[in-house]
Amino acid sequence: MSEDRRRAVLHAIVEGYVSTSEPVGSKALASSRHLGVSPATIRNDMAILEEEGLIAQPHTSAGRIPTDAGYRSFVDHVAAQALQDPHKRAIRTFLSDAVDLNDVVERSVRLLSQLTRQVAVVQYPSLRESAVRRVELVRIGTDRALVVVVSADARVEQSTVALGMEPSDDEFETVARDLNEAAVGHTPAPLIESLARWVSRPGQVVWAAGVADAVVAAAKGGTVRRVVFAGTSNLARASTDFESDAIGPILDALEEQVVLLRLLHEMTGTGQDVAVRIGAETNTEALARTSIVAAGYGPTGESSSLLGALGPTRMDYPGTMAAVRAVARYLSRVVENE
Amino acid sequence: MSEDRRRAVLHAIVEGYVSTSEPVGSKALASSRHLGVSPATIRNDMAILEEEGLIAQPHTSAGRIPTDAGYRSFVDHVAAQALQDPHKRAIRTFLSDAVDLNDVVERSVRLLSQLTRQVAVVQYPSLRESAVRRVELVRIGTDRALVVVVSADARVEQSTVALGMEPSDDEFETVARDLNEAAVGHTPAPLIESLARWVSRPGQVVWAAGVADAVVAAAKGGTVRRVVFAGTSNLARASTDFESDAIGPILDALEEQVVLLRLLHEMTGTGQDVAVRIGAETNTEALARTSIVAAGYGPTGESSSLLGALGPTRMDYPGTMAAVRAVARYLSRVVENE
DNA sequence: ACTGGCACTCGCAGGGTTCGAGTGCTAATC
DNA sequence: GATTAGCACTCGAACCCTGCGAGTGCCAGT
Repeated sequence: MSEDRRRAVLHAIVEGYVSTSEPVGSKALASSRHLGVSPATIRNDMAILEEEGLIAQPHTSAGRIPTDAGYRSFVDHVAAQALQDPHKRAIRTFLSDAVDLNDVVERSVRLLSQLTRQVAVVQYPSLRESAVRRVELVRIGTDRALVVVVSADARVEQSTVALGMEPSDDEFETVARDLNEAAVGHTPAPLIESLARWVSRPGQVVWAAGVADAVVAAAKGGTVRRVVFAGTSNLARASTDFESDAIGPILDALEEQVVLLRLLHEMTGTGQDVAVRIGAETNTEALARTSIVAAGYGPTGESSSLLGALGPTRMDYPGTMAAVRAVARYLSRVVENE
Repeated sequence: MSEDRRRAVLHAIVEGYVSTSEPVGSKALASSRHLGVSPATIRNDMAILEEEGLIAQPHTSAGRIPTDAGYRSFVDHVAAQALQDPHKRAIRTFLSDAVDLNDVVERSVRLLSQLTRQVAVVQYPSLRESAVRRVELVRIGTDRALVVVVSADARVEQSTVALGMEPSDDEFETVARDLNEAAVGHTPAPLIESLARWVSRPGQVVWAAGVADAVVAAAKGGTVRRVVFAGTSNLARASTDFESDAIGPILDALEEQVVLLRLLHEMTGTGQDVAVRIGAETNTEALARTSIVAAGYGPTGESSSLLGALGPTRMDYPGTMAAVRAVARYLSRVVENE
């Protein structure tokens, strides 16, 4: 049965091309790899693989390189790989002495970019619903206020609201006290009702509505889901994989959080632990020649946020997948305890 | 007096090279520019300029390009330029509807990168000393606590501390209440004393010291001074100015906040409104072929933080300086009111 | 002090050639 | 029928050579 060998040939081509970044020919394959067949046989297989659209040759007198479909087939059939021990240790030491959530995310993204030697991307964790612990109302200037919401799970969200008028200091303090009474101890659902009642109290100040909205928004999950990244210099390092003018758009796409968020969002819920998008599968022009390896993380049961690595389609998929999987797992544990 | 003309020649060379990115020759200079002299005269001037180290020729049969010293002389003698009107409007609209401090900084850095078409860098504003308005102590797990300090100027700082033991809930609440009494209303200087007294009270819990330290640190200016940047794709766009492998180190230096912070720090207090570091003046290997244009901003009187643009030495200095100056000015105004 | 003229230098672009890796095909072999 | 050896063929990369022209430095003249 030549089916199996064809797959072996494909895998050998992928691995060879990934490690040397040069098209691989039948002869080199036959000698360096331990497939026990001659170059001619491999050539026949290659012809079939090419017909199936899994490999291509850049020009007539060159070896073959995998197409996006080729990488896809490779990724789908390769066995999950274990992470190297030193890397495991690196993860533990790196993440263990983080001081707060920001620090955890910051460290994770750097760590992941080092392990994968790609651009690492980490989405801020969305924490579960939790009760409001305290609301702090601070006056800014004369007609604006800062709303700080501290939730029971140790999250702090803040935003400013325009009051639309200039209340007296006494009035301001009273409202702040009342607001706390109405808000503290509630999880978002009852909080909304409780604050609605508070706003419609007889004699309530007109600017209460704005403040209440801000509190609810902050309690609900707060600010927009943000994404941080690191290791962009790895793109420059891999410049042989990109036309010289392809790096700019990639950098733009990274800063343009929106694109990334949409893409990561699309990748959730595929069921597997690690999801991979290859080349054109990203559905993003700027990322047509890049691949993304992503995994969900979060408290046990729900993997509510994503993290991943982005690099040229010519990347070490097994290694990257292992690193992403491992960091996601450790990060889940950290978020769990936080 | 040929002194003046020589300077004019230098400026013409700089401007020509910046706009075309090709070495400029005596002939082109004489015809396109309105210096009323012949190419031969210009050549003589060029010979002198070259002797002074202000210009150089990449190879014998090519025109001249400015050296770092040449750019320096140009920058030092060029008059401040006004910002174009559409740009002025852009600044106003862009910054006016920011919702909080994060948003202001985020918008500023994007704006600046668009205006200058360079990489923009903004340091988070350090606000003035102000009194502690409230300290929130939230328990995390059993043996850690989150410390949130809200200051009178509407800043929120947080950090976590390990308690080293597991106090009872009652004890925890009591300490939290006492801590507030001891801390609220104090600016950093008296705060330190007040908390020291608090820590050494008879019967005080042992973990009070750790908490007090965290509060002081938060009140003092809080977390480390951070730097955000945007527009890195402009580096790729300007790839003609860099050897292909020079972009990686630059990206690294940007992510490596430390380097940037040191550099920006060195640039403060030069007296002028806009400071410029050209090429090797950055004292940073990775940035040897880049220039930085920076300006301080902050509440009136003190310009406590910095922002700037970073790009290839071959950049439009007058335009960049104007944009940096303008954004710094507007941002100062915003921070003032915040 | 400036200018016109002139000989000189040297990088760059274009064209031609060689070299060799890699292929596809066909006929022989297991 | 699958595999292999052999062979003619293709075509890009590298190299060399050459001519062109931009730009220069210098010198004599104004």
